[in-house]
Amino acid sequence: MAAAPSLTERRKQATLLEIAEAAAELFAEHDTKDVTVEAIASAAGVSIRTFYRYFQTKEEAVTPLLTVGARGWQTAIAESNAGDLRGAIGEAITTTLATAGDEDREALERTRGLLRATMKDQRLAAVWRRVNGESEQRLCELIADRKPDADPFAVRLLAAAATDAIRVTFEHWAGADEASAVDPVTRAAAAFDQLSAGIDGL
Amino acid sequence: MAAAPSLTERRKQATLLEIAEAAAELFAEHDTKDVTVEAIASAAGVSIRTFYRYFQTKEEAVTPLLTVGARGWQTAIAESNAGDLRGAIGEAITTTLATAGDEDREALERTRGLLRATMKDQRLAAVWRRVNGESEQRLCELIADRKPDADPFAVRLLAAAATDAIRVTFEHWAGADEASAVDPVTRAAAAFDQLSAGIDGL
DNA sequence: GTCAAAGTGGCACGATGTGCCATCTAGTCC
DNA sequence: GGACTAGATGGCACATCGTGCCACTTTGAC
Repeated sequence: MAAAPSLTERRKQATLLEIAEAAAELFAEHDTKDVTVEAIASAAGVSIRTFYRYFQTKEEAVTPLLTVGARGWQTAIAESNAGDLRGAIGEAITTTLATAGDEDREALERTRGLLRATMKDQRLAAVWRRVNGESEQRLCELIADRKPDADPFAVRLLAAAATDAIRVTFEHWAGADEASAVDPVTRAAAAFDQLSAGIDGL
Repeated sequence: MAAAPSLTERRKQATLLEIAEAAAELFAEHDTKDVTVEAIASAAGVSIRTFYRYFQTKEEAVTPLLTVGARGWQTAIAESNAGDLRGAIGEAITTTLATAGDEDREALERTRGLLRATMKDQRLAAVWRRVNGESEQRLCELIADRKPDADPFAVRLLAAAATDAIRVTFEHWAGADEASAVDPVTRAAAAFDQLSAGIDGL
């Protein structure tokens, strides 16, 4: 665990989250093109100039809310000591999503709302794709660390399979009418099993 | 076949391509943030205002050069009458990429250069992800047309597998030192086989 | 209490993207 | 061939975006 962060550091994190949540709330109601940076900054209680010190564009402001889960399963994979890679990744997906699902219901519903808005709005969709792309990139490095002699192409393919399993599951979950019949956790795990079933040499 | 397009229509297409190629050439030399719309428009011989009638942003200007292949295999899948879906998609990938590879060498190298620039530049990477995302979306619709009763989640998964097989192959091909040892066509086909091996119910 | 380091806000400025209108060309009808 | 309409283009104005610069305030260490 990291040492207790300084007051300044905690305030920065708080400001970051305030901006992110203000942006998410506004984006849930209006299209991104109809929301100015000034409106987001004002809602978050900071100046425009400060907003741009935290995020490069207004769309990026929701990034922290979309990457909360990613951190979890990245460390889970890094720390896992399962022998086979597919097993380790599958396990990481299951445990991470399960614990995330156990958190408070309200946060889960907010995430769902944000994802819905993300699917509708082009600019937000670009952020969603970027987040997933970076996840895939990160996973490539993690796999390469565990299997230094693996075929680089196979590594990319496995990383893509894992990322897509989670991505497609989330997209389907967000688009489902109500509480979907199938549990997202088992669905993501099954999806990864299916996508990675034919990948050999790892 | 469409009727012979009018002179106006042909000129519009020519202008579109001129802008796209001017943008690609400039992006190959400089970072996107160092290339103004004015520079692209000037290089293409049009005004700034006209540029914005063809593309929404300067990054989008390269889209036509990144989607040339996509049209091909979309129609190939739509027209294919192979019984099993995986076979039809695999066949479409092979034939489309093969014919694309037979075209003139210079165009191929230009595409490679554009892809290299695309991997390095954040903004262009976003365009690349958008193009692939739309490909996946389109493929979902094509699959749903052929298998109206299929599980929607499985459809998404299969579409993601096919898109990723091509995407990862292209990214790897662009990043390879020189003429890579493995032919991209066979590699993409093999990648799709591996990713889709475990997808059942289609 | 003093001081360096760092976060914040205001201002200016180039670049972006769009609405509006004037001009010119393509294709049609007489 | 000549006139007319639709559509493409260019120029201008304007709101917004994103950043460099400087002054002010707060934090945390000595």
